[in-house]
Amino acid sequence: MIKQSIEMDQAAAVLKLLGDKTRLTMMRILADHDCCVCEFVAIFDASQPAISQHIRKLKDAGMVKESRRGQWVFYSLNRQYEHFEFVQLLMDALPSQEEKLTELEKQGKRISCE
Amino acid sequence: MIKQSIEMDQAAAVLKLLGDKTRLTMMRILADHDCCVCEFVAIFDASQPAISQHIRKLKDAGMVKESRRGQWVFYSLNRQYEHFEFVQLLMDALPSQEEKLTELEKQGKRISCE
DNA sequence: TCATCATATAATAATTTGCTTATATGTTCA
DNA sequence: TGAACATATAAGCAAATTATTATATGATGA
Repeated sequence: MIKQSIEMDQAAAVLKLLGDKTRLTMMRILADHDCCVCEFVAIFDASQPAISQHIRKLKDAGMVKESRRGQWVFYSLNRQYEHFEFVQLLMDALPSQEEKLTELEKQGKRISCE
Repeated sequence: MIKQSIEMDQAAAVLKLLGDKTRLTMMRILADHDCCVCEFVAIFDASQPAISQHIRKLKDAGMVKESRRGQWVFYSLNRQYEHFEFVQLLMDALPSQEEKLTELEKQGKRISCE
């Protein structure tokens, strides 16, 4: 298994971006499902602009991709991201955030985006 | 292999600390060798207080241990650190910083601490 | 086309970070 | 003991970060 190497400054930049609970959790959720902005807003109980700005940082770095579906904008992991392998390694070390989504569903908020 | 789980907020805190090139490189170096402050100062070409402050953050978090040897203070990874396994995983994904030390040696600066 | 919903962006304010300079602490050795 | 060396700490400042509020953009559907 050849591990693609990452330079220290790039690794530090990745970790800096992920060194925020909201962004880290977003990435962990996206590792399992695409998600739209309004779901993140509900999950994190944060303001819509705050969420939007977190997502933008992830997008600017190339970690996530966006796709509009009608009114909604969905985000997903960008598996072509230069350091995807490194990110993946991290995600694998973190607990699934499945309950966050099931809880949303219980509250009937999941369907707001489907 | 039972992977010890880490909570998201704790993981984010770890990544935040390591999301700095200087601190991340320090940790990667320490993964291979104990190191003293003056060596870090030479390696990073940074001021002594700046280095000292970075180390303190790592120490406050419990990631590194210090041990005084005469005039010098050496630092090493704290393998009892609660999230050592997580840190180790990261370090394994990063390139060795061996050349930083061999370069020091070439400059005759390594011995300043022995 | 207009009202509504979902999202992005801009401006600003509060907080945090990381450096610098100055100084304190602790050790060694003449 | 005092000078020199290694390191830590404190204070102050500039830059970066993150949230808030207000507003713009873009899509939908009556």
